[in-house]
Parts: sequence; structure tokens; C-alpha cells
Amino acid sequence: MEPGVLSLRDLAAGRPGRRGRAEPEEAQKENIFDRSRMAPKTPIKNEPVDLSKQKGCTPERNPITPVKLIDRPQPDPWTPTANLKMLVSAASPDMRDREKKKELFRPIENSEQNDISDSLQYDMVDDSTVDEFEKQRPSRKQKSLGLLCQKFLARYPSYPLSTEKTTISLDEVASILGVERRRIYDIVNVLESLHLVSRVAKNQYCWHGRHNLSQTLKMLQEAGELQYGELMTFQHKEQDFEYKLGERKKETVPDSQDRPLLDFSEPDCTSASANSRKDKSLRIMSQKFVMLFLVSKTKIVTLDIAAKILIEETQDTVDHSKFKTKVRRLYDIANVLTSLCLIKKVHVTEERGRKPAFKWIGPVEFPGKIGEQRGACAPYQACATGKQRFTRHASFNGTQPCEGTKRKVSSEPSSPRQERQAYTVNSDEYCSKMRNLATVCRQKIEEDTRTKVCATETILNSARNPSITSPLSLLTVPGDSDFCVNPLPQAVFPVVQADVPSVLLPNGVSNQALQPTAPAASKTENGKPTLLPSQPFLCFPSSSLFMLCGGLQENLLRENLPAAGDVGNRSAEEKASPVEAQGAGPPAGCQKRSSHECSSPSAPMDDEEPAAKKQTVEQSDGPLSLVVPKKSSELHKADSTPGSSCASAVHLEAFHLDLSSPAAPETEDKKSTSPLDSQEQEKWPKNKDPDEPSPGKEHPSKENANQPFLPQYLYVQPTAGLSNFNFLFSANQAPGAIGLAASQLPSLSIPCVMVPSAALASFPLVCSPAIPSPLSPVPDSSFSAAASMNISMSGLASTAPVFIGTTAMVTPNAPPSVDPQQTAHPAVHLSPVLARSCSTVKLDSPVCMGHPVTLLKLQQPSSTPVTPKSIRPARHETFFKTPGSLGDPGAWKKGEGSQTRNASSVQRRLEISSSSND
DNA sequence: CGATCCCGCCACATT
DNA sequence: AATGTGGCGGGATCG
Repeated sequence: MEPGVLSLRDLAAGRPGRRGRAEPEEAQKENIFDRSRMAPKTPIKNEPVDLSKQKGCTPERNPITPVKLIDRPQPDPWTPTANLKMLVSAASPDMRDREKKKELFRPIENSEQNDISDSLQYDMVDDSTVDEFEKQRPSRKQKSLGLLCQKFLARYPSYPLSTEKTTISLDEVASILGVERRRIYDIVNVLESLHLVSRVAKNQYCWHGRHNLSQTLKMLQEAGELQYGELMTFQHKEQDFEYKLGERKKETVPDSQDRPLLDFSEPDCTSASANSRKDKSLRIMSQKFVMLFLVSKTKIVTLDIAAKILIEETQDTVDHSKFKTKVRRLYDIANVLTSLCLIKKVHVTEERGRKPAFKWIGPVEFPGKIGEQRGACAPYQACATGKQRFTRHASFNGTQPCEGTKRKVSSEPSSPRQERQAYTVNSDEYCSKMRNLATVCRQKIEEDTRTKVCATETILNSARNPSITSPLSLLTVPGDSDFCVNPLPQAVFPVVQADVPSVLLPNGVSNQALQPTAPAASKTENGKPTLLPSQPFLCFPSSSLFMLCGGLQENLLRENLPAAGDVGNRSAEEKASPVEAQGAGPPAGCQKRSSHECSSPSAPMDDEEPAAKKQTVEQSDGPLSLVVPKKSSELHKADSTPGSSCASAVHLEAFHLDLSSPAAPETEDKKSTSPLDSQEQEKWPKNKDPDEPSPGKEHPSKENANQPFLPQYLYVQPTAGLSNFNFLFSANQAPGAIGLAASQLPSLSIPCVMVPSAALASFPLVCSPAIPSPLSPVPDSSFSAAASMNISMSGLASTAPVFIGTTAMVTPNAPPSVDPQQTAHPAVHLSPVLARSCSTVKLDSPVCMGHPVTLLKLQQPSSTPVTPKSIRPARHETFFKTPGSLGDPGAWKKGEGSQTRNASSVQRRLEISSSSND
């Protein structure tokens, strides 16, 4: 800002630093740093600490000094230098809120950062001298966008109550977080691209949380498929891939510039306007980037490919400089996405060599397509790094395999942050979410479903039927009461109605609630029938199926969880350390396999994995590379190579994947934990490991293996329109399953319920054998979707076999008639042994095979002609296109993004309002 | 040395 | 014109 300022700062700070320029200024901006800097005292302290800390976050360890707290000092920091800052701040407008912020800040940091920051900070701080100056100078890492994003996310609940709207003041946040506003824009733009926030006004953004995330992702996926789907199929070669993409885009769409997916939010949009400016390229880039992941079979996207693709869209020529710039931007985006636990950094080894890449670890679900299995792993991995944090996941353990396979976290060189983030997020969010969910879920669900669903459906489906929408509402209603809560330890899950996203109810209560619902559902069904025939496609595809598999899912869950949870909001509790351990063994294998298998049932896991690994895996995930697909090919091949077109094969995979991973994604939204806690605890009481800090709730899970940490999950997808599958997991079961899984049962045992969205309604679900809840009948009859699985958890006993049927399957086969119970049984048991391979296989077969195929096909955009899609496609296209095309806009309705520029403010506002309404 | 990406200049947009 | 936004890329750090 001002030179003068700088000088002062410099003096104060004395930062040797890096660049003279920036830092000084920053002081103002970055309170944090300054603080540290400023205050010599703190820094000093830090030093020692740092060292010790480096390894372990825990302060305890360090005998030496103060440690973290001190370190963290940033928060406190105010010291002498503070004055300077104050002055400075006063000088600049920016400073406005900082003071306030600071206060806020601290808490945040404490919660979240502790671990993270600690680790980060220190690098080498020993030098006393240096220290003094810089002290803590936060190394770059400390200042990283990813960390910043985590802090940012920590401030807001992942799943805010619908009723509450949180407005975000950029200035305030910037000050609190101690960064310049510019950085906040980077974060917000990415979040906005995923609809986690929306701009309300000038410095104001509205926090939406992750409620809509799955929808958004779904949309992106669909859009991505249209645009990139085919290409992705071919991923094997980047070049080809890219090339194709480029062409495709061009062909398909002229250029409409990029429109932000966001749009869906509002119709008006548009405006026309122009897109004169650059627009928010960051936003668009972010969406596209996400799309690439969603379309990618491997779920891994290398930076350079992404950069090329993005560049191409915009321009043909790729200057080197331009490329560099894009890459830089992608890093920015990737950092945010990493903080959201949607992706993690990996390295892909290709023929050429190793390349930086990112792997999608978020939910894959929506569409249900593609294999997500990986996703499962990924999340797991990501989280894993964090270690325990992921406890939850851990509990799931089943997943662990991934780790084993992959490399491990520890190795992960690349991103410390990620790890941190991940874990941080996971635990906290997870737990908090769960708890909150119960309560919130209802509300949210109701609202969300209504709104979102409506919106989504409307948009997407508008073509279809309005009716669908209505169903949702119905659901909501029932849901209210019991929704979230999960009282029962046992897991019984009633399913939900077809229409709506189902909700789980745990015990009786829920059941009751459900039942009523059921009727409703049936009604809906009536309506649905129509839907089914016509709509089914949509549903499936988009909606994603969720699966629940015990082991497998775990991973997924984790992912979800983490994702869901944002950072620190809540406490995180769970932790999952145990998981790790457990998971590790068998489950992991299973998961992976499963995933692979999913893709290709027949293919043996082994093969796949290795291949994958070879190719890409470097670090954790192992399989990274684009290449993988081919190799793994078997699976894919079998299925179908081409993503979109091949739908059938793919679909299957998807299913699997979904099952595993899906849960996570959606679940995020809806999980409810709280209820569980008590009950669960009882049930699961085992021991937990304290490894982590889990705060609480999670422990059980950790425990592990034995218990799933999640008590119950509900996944509801409100939105459903498209994708509505919901999964329900019983927490109870899961745990058991999971835990067992590792040792005994491999993967599957988790009970889950999938519920199709209303649209889908028809999907039935699966039930776990164990339980025949009253509900089940209902669902069946209703046929709709709800399939319920129950697993009784009461003991883990039930652990066994669970499996999930897909709705699709059911439907087709015997929708109504089927009893859940019956179904369930058949469904699956996996013996432990089987676990890996078998499990997957089995699952596949039942689940995937049946319906999936059909469904899948429908889903896929490319293939599907369905009306609804038609709509979407437009969008998709638009995305990719470059700026120009407004023509479609109508389709987009919402189109914030597209128009954004011009209309941006206005539109945004509008949108926001609308959203807010939701 | 390449990968990562912080930092903030500065242009364009909005008020 | 002031302020909000955010593209962009130099160049510092990291590994």
C-alpha cells in the first residue's frame, strides 16, 4: 500500500525476508505474520517450539518451551509491534476490522491450526537470530492459500442450518485471517464456483455450506461429461485427451465462454451481457477443473493437462507464459479444493516422467457413474495423511487398503497442507456434522430438498416433470421429525420414500416417521411411474448411487466426512486413528479392488492395482495417472471404455464406486450424528483409541474397527433432482461392519440404504438382511426408492453382510414386491475372505449389474437423450465454451456465472437472494 | 533446479 | 473518483 507504511513495517518487522516489498505491506494485511514478526518475544519462543513441533504437533512433547501455543501466537501476538500494526491498519482501510478479527482469529487458529500451523511453521526456525527477525516467519506454508482456506472454512459450518444465513464480510475475514483481501477473493471465487458461497453484495458473501455441494458437483459432472466425457475416457494419454477435449469443445460449443456452473441458481441471468471481461476466470477455471476430475475415470488430473485444457478453451495458442499462468491459477484452485477435501495432490508417473497431479477425493457420487472407487481411496489417502484425523474414515477402515496400497501419507511430500487440512477437516466436520445433522438435517433437508431440489430439478428436469419436485417436499415433511436423529443403535434404516431423498431413521422413531413417509412415497410413486419410465435415467445418473459398503465405504465416508466437515468448525472428534490400523489390511485391498472391480467386475483386482500403481502412483494413491485407466483397463474395457457412451459398463462401475464413495459425498450433507452418539456409544463403546484427539464422538468409530464410528448416517439428497440417491448408513452397522470388516469381513458389510431420489423414486434399495424393519415393507411397496437396509447393529453382529442393492436393480427386478429383507439377504454376504475381491465382485454383480447398467446409460449425458439432460447439456457446453455464447443461457437460467460479469453484481445478488430463500 | 505459489501491481468493474 | 475485483506474473520458497 503505502510506501511509508512499508518502511515502518519493515522496521518493525525487520523481516529479512523474502521480499522486501511484500512483506512490509503485508504486515497490515497479514496480521498474523506481522504479529509474529512484530513480537519478538513470541517468535523466540516459537523457535524452540518449532523444532520440537515439527514432528509432532503435540506440544506436550516438547518439553522445551511453550510451544505451539506460543507459536500460534500469532493470534495473540499482539505485542509491541502490535501498535505499529494498529497504526498501519488505521492508515489503511483494510485494517478496519482487523482488530476484531484478531480476536476471532485466535480462536480459530487454536482450533484448527494448532496442528497444522505447528507443523508448518517451523521449518527451521532454530536459528535464534533468524528467529528473532522472522521468528516465526511464517514460512510460506503458513501463508499458503490452502491453510488460509482452511481457516476460512473453519469459520463456517459445513452444513449451516438453512434458517441461518451466514454472511461473510470479505474485509472482516481478511482481517481476521490476517491476509489481504486479494487472497480472500481467491478463496471465495473457488468456493463460489462450487456454490459454497454466493455473493450478496459488495463485500458480502453468503455462506451456504456444503448442502449444495453434491448437486453442484453433479452438475459439473454432467457438464463435464458432455464436454470432456469422451475425452476423459481416453485419458490414457494426456495429449490425446487434451487434444480431443479441445476439439470437442470447439465443436460442440462455439465458445461460450465459460460459464460458471453456478448458474443454475438463477434464471435470469443473463444477461447478456457481456462477458467482456475476463470474468472470473478463476471461478470458471475452478469449475472446469472440478469437471475434469469428475469426468476422469482415474479421478486424477495432472496440472499440465488441466492447464492445457483450460487454455485451449479459452484460446488456442498456448503460450508458454500463459501456460505458466494457468498453472499458477490451478495451484490456487487446487489449494482451495484441497482444503475442501475434494482433491489431493499426487504425482503421476507417466511415460515422460512424474508430473504433479491432483486426485479427486471428494464424492463422486452424483451421477453414479464412474468409478469412484478411487475416490474412496483417495479420500482416504488424503485424509490419511492427516492420520488419525480421519478417524472417521479410519473407522471405516475398510478402506485402509488404500493406504497400504498407496503410499502413504507419510510419504506425501507434496502437501503437508493437505494432510492437515484433511484431517482437520475430517474430524471436526465430521463429528460436528453428524451431530448437527441430526438437527439440522431435518431442516435442511426440508428446505434443501425443497429448494434445492426444486431448483435443481426444475432446472434440470424442468423438462421432465414437475411432479418430481413435489415428492421431495413430501419427504421433507416426514423427515422432519425424525430425520436426523438416530437414536437407535441398531441400525435400522428405513428407507425413504422414493421420491425424496430419503432419510434414515434410526430407530423406532425414525421408523415411525418413515413409515408415514412411505405412504407418501407410494403416492409419489404414482406420480413417479411416470418418472420412472422417463426419468429414471436422469435420476440414476445424476444421482448417484450411494453405496454403502462396509469396508469400502468407509473410505468413502471418510472422504465425505472430511469433506463435509470443514475444518474446524466443530470439534472434531472422531478421529480415526484406529481406522488406519484396521483398515489397513484387508479392507484396503478390498476397496481398491472393489473400485476396480467395479469397473470391471471380472478383472481381478490385483491386476489392476499393480498396473495402476505402476503407472502413476507415486505417492499415496497410487494409481494416479491418467494412464491407469487403460491398464486397469480390464475393468474399463469391460465396461466400456468410453465413459459416456459406454455407459453400461461404466455405470456398473459407477455403482460400485458410488456405493463406496458416494456415501460420502452426499452424506456429508446429511449426516447426522448426534443422536447416535449416545446410543452409539453404547453400542459401540468399545474403546477408542485415543489416538487422536478426537473429541468425542468419533471415538467410537475409531475404535474402530469394531465400531463404525458413524453411527448412523443419513444421506439425503435433497436435491435430488438429479441425483438423488441417498444413502443411509447406519452408523451402527457400519461400524461394526467396518470394524469387522477389517478383520473379518472385508468390505462390505455395511449396511446402507440407498435411496433414490424421488425422481428415481423408483429405486429400491437394498436392505440388509438383518433387519426387517417395518419400513422396509413400505418402501418396497412404494417401490420407490427407498430401499432400506437395515443392519442391525445391535451388535456388530449384523455386520456381516450387507449390501446394497441398487435401486435400479430392484426396481427393475422386482420393485415393489421385493422385500427388503429378502432382498437383503440375497444381497450379500461377503465373507471376510471374499472381502476383497469377492466383496467387490459380489457387490458388483448384484448391484451394478442389474440396474446399473440401464440406469447408467440413461444417465450419461452423452447417451441420454432425455429431455432433462438436454437441458443440462446445454449448460455444460456452455461452460466450456468460451465467452461468447449466451444463446444457451436460457438453459442455464441461472447463469450467474455466465453473465456474471455484466450482471454480476446484480445477478449475483439476485441469485443470492434466491438462494437465500432456499 | 523444478515445483509451488505468495504477493501485490494494476486493469477493469462497480459504486 | 473511489473502491471493489481479480487477472496476472515476478520471483521467493520449497523440496
